[in-house]
Amino acid sequence: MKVLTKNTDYAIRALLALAAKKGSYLSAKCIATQHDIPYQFLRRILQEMIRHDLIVSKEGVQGGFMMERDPDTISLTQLIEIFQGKVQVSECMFRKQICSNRARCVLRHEILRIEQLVQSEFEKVTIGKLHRDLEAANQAKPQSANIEHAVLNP
Amino acid sequence: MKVLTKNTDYAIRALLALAAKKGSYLSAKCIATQHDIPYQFLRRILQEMIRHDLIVSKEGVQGGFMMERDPDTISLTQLIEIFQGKVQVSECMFRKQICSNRARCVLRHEILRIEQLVQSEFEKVTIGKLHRDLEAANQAKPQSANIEHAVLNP
DNA sequence: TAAAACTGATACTATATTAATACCAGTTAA
DNA sequence: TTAACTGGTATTAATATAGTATCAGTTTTA
Repeated sequence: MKVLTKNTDYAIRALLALAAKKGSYLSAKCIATQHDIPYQFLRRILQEMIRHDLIVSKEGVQGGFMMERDPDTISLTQLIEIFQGKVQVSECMFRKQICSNRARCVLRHEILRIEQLVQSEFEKVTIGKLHRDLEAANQAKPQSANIEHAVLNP
Repeated sequence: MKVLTKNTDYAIRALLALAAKKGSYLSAKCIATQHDIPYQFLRRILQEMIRHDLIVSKEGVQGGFMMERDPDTISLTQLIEIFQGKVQVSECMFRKQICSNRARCVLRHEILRIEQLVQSEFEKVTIGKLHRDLEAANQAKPQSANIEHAVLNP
């Protein structure tokens, strides 16, 4: 059971890259190269994020993508919803004709509870938080930090 | 993002049916018909559960499947793991060559935390619990309860 | 003792989702 | 005006999920 698919994964990486260079434009090519993400795949992901107003872009030479929003307003919940659809359990266990009142489905009830718990946890994990954690990790271990730093802030 | 796939879903339904008839054998055909599960698909699921010692079987006429274990010892965590694989987040965000020490991956760290939370919640949801909840629901609403009862205990 | 009702095991097909690629049109800076 | 970009979209490949089919063997029962 995979929690994050590739596109969500790549989206997070790209956003972290943009958060690290906040205020300036980073090209898709640059992000793809630095983070080892398939270029065309990344471009579609970036466009999807533009459609959802997570980032902005500038066309032409010296163009690229930029993060305008406060990174703390971008959560994993949002990203998962965009790239993997709303978290859903399964159809009602006891089929419509038997259990027409879905609320009574016992399993559904249990899972909805867990679902909400997960949602609220993912909600807390924002790009801003991840970015700060990453910075902190880099501070802590300087030598490999340099490598990470070089990659994230090329 | 689907939490439960069909086979996990069907497995749960089958186990609830077996829990309701604990101590006697129920044939795959019977379970399939009553719960609207594709017969051959269900058979594979039942066999998988035998391999994992969740249920036992008896061959031949009057044979079928039976639950020997305490239904409270069968959790959603187990079922999900059997049919959907271990819950895993994604590969390390920052690739092996960059972040050789996986523990330092910030996202991974966050997600592992959530992962454990989810695991422990799913762990609490056992077939025994679902079965009791179902019984209780049937008590509460007798008329549709009859239908459900008829299906679960044909 | 043979037929019917079962499971064991496995090979196969269909469908959906995920992942990745390719291409063309348009924009902008140097 | 050309090179470095994004916008948009069509296409293919790979993988996971869902469902079907078949044959062999076991057990009850008539």
